[in-house]
Amino acid sequence: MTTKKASNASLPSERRARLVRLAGELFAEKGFRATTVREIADAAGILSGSLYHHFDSKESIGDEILSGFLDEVLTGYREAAAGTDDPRTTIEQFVRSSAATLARHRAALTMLQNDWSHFRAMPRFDYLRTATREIEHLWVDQLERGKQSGLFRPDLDARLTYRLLRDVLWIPTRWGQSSSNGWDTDQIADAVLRLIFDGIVARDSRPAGTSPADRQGRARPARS
Amino acid sequence: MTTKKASNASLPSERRARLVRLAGELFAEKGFRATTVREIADAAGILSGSLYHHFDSKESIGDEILSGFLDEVLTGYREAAAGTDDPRTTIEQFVRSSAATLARHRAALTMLQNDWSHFRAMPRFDYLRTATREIEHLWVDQLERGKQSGLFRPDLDARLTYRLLRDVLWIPTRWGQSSSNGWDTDQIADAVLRLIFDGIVARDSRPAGTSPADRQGRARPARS
Amino acid sequence: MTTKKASNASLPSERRARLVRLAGELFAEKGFRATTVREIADAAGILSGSLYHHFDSKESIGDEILSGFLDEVLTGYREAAAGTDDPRTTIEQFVRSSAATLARHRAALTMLQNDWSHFRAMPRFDYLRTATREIEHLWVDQLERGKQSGLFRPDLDARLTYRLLRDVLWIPTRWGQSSSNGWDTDQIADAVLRLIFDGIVARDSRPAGTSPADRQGRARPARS
Amino acid sequence: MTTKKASNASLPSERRARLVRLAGELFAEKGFRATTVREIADAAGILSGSLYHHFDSKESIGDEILSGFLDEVLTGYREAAAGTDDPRTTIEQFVRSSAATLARHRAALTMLQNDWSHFRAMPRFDYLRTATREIEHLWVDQLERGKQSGLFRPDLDARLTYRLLRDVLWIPTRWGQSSSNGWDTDQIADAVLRLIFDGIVARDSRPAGTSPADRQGRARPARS
DNA sequence: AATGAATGAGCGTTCATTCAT
DNA sequence: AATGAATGAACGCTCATTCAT
Repeated sequence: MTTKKASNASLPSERRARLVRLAGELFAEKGFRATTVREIADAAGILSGSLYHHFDSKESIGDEILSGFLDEVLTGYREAAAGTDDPRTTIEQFVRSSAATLARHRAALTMLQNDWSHFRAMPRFDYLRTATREIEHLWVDQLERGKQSGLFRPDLDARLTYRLLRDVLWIPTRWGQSSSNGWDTDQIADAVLRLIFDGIVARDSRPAGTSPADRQGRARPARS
Repeated sequence: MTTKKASNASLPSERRARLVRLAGELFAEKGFRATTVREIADAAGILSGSLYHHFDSKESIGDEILSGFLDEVLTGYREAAAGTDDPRTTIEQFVRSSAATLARHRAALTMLQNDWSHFRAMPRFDYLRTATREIEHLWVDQLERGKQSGLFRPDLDARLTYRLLRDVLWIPTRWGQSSSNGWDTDQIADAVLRLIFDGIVARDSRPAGTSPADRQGRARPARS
Repeated sequence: MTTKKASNASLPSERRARLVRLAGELFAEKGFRATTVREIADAAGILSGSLYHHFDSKESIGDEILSGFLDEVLTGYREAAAGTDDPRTTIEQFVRSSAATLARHRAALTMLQNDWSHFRAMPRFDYLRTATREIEHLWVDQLERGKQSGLFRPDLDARLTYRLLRDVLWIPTRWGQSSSNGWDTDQIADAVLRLIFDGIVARDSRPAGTSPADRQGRARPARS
Repeated sequence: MTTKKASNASLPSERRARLVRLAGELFAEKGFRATTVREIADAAGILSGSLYHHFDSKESIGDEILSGFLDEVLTGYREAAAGTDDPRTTIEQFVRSSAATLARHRAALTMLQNDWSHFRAMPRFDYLRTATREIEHLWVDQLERGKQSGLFRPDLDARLTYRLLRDVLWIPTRWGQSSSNGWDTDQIADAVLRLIFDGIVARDSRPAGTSPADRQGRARPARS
């Protein structure tokens, strides 16, 4: 992954960083393919040809965004996995780490979902598969250990569950489109955690405070 | 939804139906915008211009796919809501109905997720918003009733939960990309139901057999 | 010109005549190139491919219309020229004959004006030049004779005047587009004759009744 | 006319102006619809796509040509109408002004005649109707005043006459197709004026010098 | 006589990219 | 760093025409 980018990457000249950010916002909204370089240039107030002083192609902007995202996700996950032996704690850390990273990398997520078939066909983006495979392994490992320790239901299909959880995590990030939807990052992480740990069914015997999502009700009591 | 079919849609001459199916497969894989009419024609073994004997535009193929999907989803939901007073049963029906419909309409799902910004801008597709609003209302209604009856956790944010559940349901459908991923429609519905009702945490006090997801372990005991 | 048309012309089977008429109406409105065979077929209530049972090409419909028109015009002019020695009478006959013919052949006129560059390039339509040359010769001949006899102004440029008169004659035909414009064939012929013979300036010394256009004022006294 | 220029029209960078001129020549020859953007590009020695660096559509080239023409015509007519109270002088100015303008805007004329049905259907070109209505009003007004003052024949149908005159004026412009037809702008204006004022009939009682067309027969030495 | 399906060339347009200035 | 002009391939679509049924 750690793709060390082209010659002109050496000077992360603020201008360049701004362009990546601008492009990212557009990619997040409409996807990579559906965003034209002209739209990016328009957003930056320059002509489309001028973009090529900063990047050698539209693809390399995508590359930068995707590799930056995956680097950060993996770093967060590795730390979470190394920090404790308790699967539940680790998974909770996965979720919180993801929620934070995703909020800053909405573009990468949209690209992964919308344009996967596009990137997958290109050798340049082989690292996408490498990285997603490592991520899957980290999750599945925790789920299996949770099953063995009796924490998780023994009938859980670890890979199926991982896929479900990963995508569940991604969901709220996509909602950012309609910016003012009323939920912030923490609320969403809580709701997701509560959902995946305990489901939506009420349960009187649930030990109070064990679930981090208990905060949900307090944080925004007026909602419901 | 008021499915607005193109004039020549009245006679679904098998050839035409085949073209819609073929187009749908491509849309499901790469999205609507990213699929070219030449690709669709190639898949059918004809020239791109020949498509226009059957459809008046690429858009109208998309229209047909999307409206067909939403019609079916809504029909299923309305029946589920009318069939019983028990929110849990209704929601379970929502899930099973969705799983079945989605399996037959993967293209619509991809289009809704990948190309939403494209369709939203077009008056022709106004029904997308109408329909999704009704769907949301049906779900939120059941969730609220479940909360009031004590079935669901009182701290549940019904709209947030609906959004989460809807997208959770959509998740496995998207996996179809790598066709042989080993889970069938029932297994997925079960896993999803179990997840959203009970979460992933083991619980000894859980009454055996109440959850339909109990079948998961039996159906594919060799997996893990 | 008298182009004897293709094999299937042998049976002027009313169906065929109807198609030519229908096509003519469309050509008259929008020109030849701008009218599609599909539009013609639609007007006839059949599919576009079915037209080719009656004509071997769109061009041959145009051919039929144009040659029919020119045949009729030339016949009328030859008769007018042969009927009298008086240039003024002959020219008046040219005008009256043209007005009648043009009213029945609006399509040909539009095609000659709109699509001339299209037909001129095709050997098949060489007769257009032959015919227009003969027509020009007939007019110029009368104008020259009128000059010599002192009837017309001696400073008249016969060819320039012919061109002007020919096109003046064509003008009202083109107005047919907005069908109900309130002037009928006779009125128009009268107005044109009055214009070209006497101009628009009032003249007290003008012998009453010499101009055929005297009828104009009587026919529609309420207009002015 | 409220000329609605495209965004990039603000800088008429010589290249752009050259393209409009080139396109105009083609439109004048074959009409707007019948001219392809590839032909325009070929004439300019560039690729068809490159045109879109300068214009956002073929239509907007047409818009520019048409609105430019109508602006100029109206300006000339308004000046002519404001300059004198004598209808004959005004109409003579109309004719001379038109002849000059038309010579520089042959494309517009061809488009108005060949592609009227095309433009009329488009809201963007609503100004065509507004402008032609004003032009008609300006002419009819002069004709009516000429009738009342006894200058023009009392039986003249002003609207019918206007239509005739307008189209008569347009006629010679269309001949430009075969560029070397031997008459220049002034000759044509004179011939037209002489025709519309006095007709083609010789008349001894005609007051010498009243008609500007008197110059036609002579060598035209005094052309100022 | 007509249909229904298709062809193949060409249309107006878009887009990532290049490059002299 | 950026512009302005251009490229070349591809796009969605149209159209006259063909042909088996």
